[in-house]
Amino acid sequence: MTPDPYGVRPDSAVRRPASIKDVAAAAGVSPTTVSHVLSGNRPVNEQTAARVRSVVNRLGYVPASLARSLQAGATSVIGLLIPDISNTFFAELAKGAEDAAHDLGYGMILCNTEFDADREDRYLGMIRSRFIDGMVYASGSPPSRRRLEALMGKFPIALADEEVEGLEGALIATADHEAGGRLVGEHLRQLGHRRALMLTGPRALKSSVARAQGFVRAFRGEVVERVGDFKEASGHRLVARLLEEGGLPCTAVFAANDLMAFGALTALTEAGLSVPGDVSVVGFDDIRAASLAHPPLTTVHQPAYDVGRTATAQLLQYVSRGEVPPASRHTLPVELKVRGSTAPPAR
Amino acid sequence: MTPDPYGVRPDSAVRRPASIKDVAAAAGVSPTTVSHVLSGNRPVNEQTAARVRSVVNRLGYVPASLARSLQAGATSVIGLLIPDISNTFFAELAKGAEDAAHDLGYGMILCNTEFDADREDRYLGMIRSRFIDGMVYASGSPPSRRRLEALMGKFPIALADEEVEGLEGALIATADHEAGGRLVGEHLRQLGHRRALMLTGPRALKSSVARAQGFVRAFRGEVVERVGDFKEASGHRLVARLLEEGGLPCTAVFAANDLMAFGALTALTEAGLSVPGDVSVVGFDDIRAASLAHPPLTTVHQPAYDVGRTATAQLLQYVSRGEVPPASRHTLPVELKVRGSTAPPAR
DNA sequence: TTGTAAGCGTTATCAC
DNA sequence: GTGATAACGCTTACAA
Repeated sequence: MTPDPYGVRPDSAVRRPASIKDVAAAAGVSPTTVSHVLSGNRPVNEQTAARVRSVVNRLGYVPASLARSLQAGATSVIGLLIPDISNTFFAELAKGAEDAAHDLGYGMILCNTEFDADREDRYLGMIRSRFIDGMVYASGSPPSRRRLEALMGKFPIALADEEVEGLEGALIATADHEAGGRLVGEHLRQLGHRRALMLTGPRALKSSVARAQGFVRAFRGEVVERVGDFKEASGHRLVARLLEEGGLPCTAVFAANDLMAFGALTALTEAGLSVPGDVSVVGFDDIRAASLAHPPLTTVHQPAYDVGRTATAQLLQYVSRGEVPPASRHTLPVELKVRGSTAPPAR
Repeated sequence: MTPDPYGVRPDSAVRRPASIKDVAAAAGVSPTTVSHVLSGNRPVNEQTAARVRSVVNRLGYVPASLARSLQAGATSVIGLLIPDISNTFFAELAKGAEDAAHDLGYGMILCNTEFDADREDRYLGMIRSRFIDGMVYASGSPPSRRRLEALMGKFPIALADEEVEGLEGALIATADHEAGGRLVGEHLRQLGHRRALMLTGPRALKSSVARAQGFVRAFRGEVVERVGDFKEASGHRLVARLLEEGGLPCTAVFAANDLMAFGALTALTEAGLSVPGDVSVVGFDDIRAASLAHPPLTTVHQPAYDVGRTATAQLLQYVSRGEVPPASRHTLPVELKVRGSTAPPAR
């Protein structure tokens, strides 16, 4: 077999995938023309174009997006940084983000941090090394402000779900946590409750504080607060402890998320109390299990999908023009889902 | 201000991020040396190295990973193709995949298809355009064999969770669906059940068929089969129809996934039947809601995380060496979780 | 110990 | 309507 001076063989015996040069050589045109046939960026003689296309098919040529990106100075890929994709809230958020990215022809790298700072650092590094064009940041915990500070304003970042203290000048999409708390307060008040136990999330989270504030404001009754950590176990522990210490000081429990509400529910049931007969319970988030539980949980529906979608769409609006997004806030409405876990207080 | 012949300014007024040339010029060395200082690929004089490092810091230089990838011929990014990230099964699988990718320094693009063929095509295109080094494929529905065929064997792909008919020569990690069905069959038989209703998934899915086969084989009683689609509504519909048509022909229901089991549960409750008093119900998957439901659902725990992790780790083992993975099967063990929805049949 | 130059595979600019 | 050539920003022979 004679050597192949151009490194091009027509059959599939070639290991290296065909490049634009291979196509050009085989079609007897320049790489420039091949490029334009494929991109339509300038008119090409129909005969030439047809010939090029046929070679493209024969060689199975697909442009290397890497080279394209290098030339373009952008990758059409963004990152989504979240703490835990197996948490349904973040999964919904991710779905919204992915949809928005897909709509604009962007890919999305899943940056699951497991609350690990090193891991978060590594992923944020992708933006510095310009492998991604931007980042949707939903850390879900009091975020590492220092790390973000270095990036925001210089790189395209959008905050989703959770604000970052001290980073007011940001693009952010979040649910209306305060209104959610208020809806619960009004609901319980209307049912006739006057004394409630509020299980909050970590104090460092603005969303957590907002939920509690909205609730206290609208409930206008006596509220005992206990600080949890958004995990089922903490809801269980806090309620169980109060029961041991001489009974619940209230007729209703508002947990700042569904997981803690489930923990509370279990603790109450274990103590022989019935829900909502003896105590009403309300959650926040409306995760899938909420409607499936027994009794079905009254809770605040968070538009997780929309939060992800909005943050991403906003981010891309600027990224696609090569701009760093300005400060801008999008507060999304929440909805109270009244189910079986709330009722008027026992007399 | 005098013009800057190298296009380099020490302050942050420069728009364009610093390149390796900028660093080299500012440090008075060649780009080669800068490269080697950073990569450690060849010894560099300590003084020179220190000078380079200081310039790197001052300019905030971060190597463009794009250029690096182009040169290396690989991106250190893979794709994970799934139908629906908001489904907890795939979210868990994604978590496992992400963990495995992260461990080996790979990034992962989330390819959420929503069962949409065009979307799947677009994402598979990333592998042809070599933007990703490989793909973990978990389509969750009878996959588009023709599309995959064109890729498998030529590109690095691993199948997760679901086999693809006709593509036996693949790298695949899957749960032991057949054993899961068997465990349920044995469990119900031991409880004393002799007549069961089996709600299967789509016939085209091998996993679905395997679950049913395992069950029928181990149950050794009378089994009525109805075909569903893995959605809650179909479980509800199938059971409700049988109830209307004159009652259930059985004392136990085995649904091929938890969602359908919940649908069945609801239909039974609506008809005034108690679970497990009148009818036992078993699911498959062990999604989060399973243990939270009332009654807690007896179900088969699928190692979704491990499926994702295993498939990805296997894929990367070959990808990282630039090889296309060989045919190889990894069957992961499942576990029966006996909860409150099963009991001996009423006499 | 260091530098020069040739790639990697595109697209943009400019010229014909 | 088409083509040379120079970028994009890096790594790596090959040379000194």
